[in-house]
Amino acid sequence: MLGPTELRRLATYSRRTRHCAGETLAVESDEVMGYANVTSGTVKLSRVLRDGRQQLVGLQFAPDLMGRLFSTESPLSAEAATEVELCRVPKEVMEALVLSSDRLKLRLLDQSLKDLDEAREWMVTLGRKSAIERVASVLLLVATRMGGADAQGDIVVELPIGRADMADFLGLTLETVSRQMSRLRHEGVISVQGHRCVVIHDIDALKGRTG
Amino acid sequence: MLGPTELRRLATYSRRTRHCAGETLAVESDEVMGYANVTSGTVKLSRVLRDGRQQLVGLQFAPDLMGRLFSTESPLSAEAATEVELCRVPKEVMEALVLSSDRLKLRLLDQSLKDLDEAREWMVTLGRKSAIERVASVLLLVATRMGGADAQGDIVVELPIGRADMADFLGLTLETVSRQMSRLRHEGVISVQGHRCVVIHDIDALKGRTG
DNA sequence: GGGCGTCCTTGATCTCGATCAAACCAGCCG
DNA sequence: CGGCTGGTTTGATCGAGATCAAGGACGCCC
Repeated sequence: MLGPTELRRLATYSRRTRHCAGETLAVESDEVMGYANVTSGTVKLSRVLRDGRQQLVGLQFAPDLMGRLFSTESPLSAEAATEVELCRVPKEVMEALVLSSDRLKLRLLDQSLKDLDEAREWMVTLGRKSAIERVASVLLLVATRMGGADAQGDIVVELPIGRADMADFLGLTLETVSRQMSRLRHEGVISVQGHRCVVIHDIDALKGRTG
Repeated sequence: MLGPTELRRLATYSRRTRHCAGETLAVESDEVMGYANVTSGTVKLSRVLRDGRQQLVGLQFAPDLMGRLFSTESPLSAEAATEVELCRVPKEVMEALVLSSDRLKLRLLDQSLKDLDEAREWMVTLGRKSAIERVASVLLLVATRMGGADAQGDIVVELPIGRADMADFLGLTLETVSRQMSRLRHEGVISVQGHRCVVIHDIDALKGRTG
């Protein structure tokens, strides 16, 4: 992807860091965060209103690239949802590299376009879908990014976030999320093992439920 | 912004077009649309669910740049909200120019980052705000992009979209939008002249109502 | 393995916004 | 000017999801 010169500079200046679930990664201040590649785990991006209402605005899975060039006007915060491994690059290094590397510019453009598509997709979910459609939508999203098949051919996912975060992602309350999960369970679409682990028995039914 | 070579090529291949309110600009198929600079007027970007539910995912004002590089997975449609003037560039020309021009790459990155910020901002509105906060939020958005001051120092805006579109942008029904507009009117925050024209008397009160 | 804290589920009730229905108004054209 | 039409306002009722309140399950640590 990048040329040898860029790779060398990246290798020189980047640092791998490891963070446990719940740790704040403080993206909003570019100074602290710079840029980071998620190399394993899942990161939650969120915004909060003055009175404390919270909205998750994105989930970043490996190998997504996080961070913003040339300052950001919207104060996002980032938190490790699961145990996370990052490959961090200081802001100045990244900006210098970006200015000198075409590849990197395109990679960054590509990532931001992908994030934009996801954000707009989610706007439809938040603006127009019912509670059960929203819950089906997250499950499908997570299954798409993290799901693996088991012996029966069912899709198994370890949810990176709990019910409260699902609620904040979906614009619902955690009680409503829980109720809709139960509903999908009673319908036989999914089953749940120990709160965090979801087995999807009928992926097409789940897709049908996403609206 | 761009060098003389790029400007010449742009001038050669770009075409100015004019569209009346309601006209479909069909962005979803890159072939047809290519890229376009909005030089005057306002464009609505929307997505619809299979059953017809619709969500506006963005408004593009002059001088925003519209369009996507290297294909898009999410089917957006674009429609002229008001009378619109575009400066269109065919997809292949734009892509070739982008590959050869650093300036243009950065301009494109900048636009997509701006769009991303707006989309995420709007996710908070859709996920966590009450009806009146949402209505106050659009009014503020439109006033910020299009508003002008009158003799009394009030801000006057000609709304680019009607109640139905506001509802689709806000994830509400048009009746609810109308009721909240009336509420802001009775509170003396705004007044309305002939459906489309809004006068904002107390911009701070309006900001306070955005949540 | 048992106890405890946290997260999740389920139930009862309330509320905001949706839905259904009817007037109302602005702009337009004859 | 007056009637028509499409968009808007307002009213009455309904319902999905929020809120309030227990109860239950998981998992962790001793």
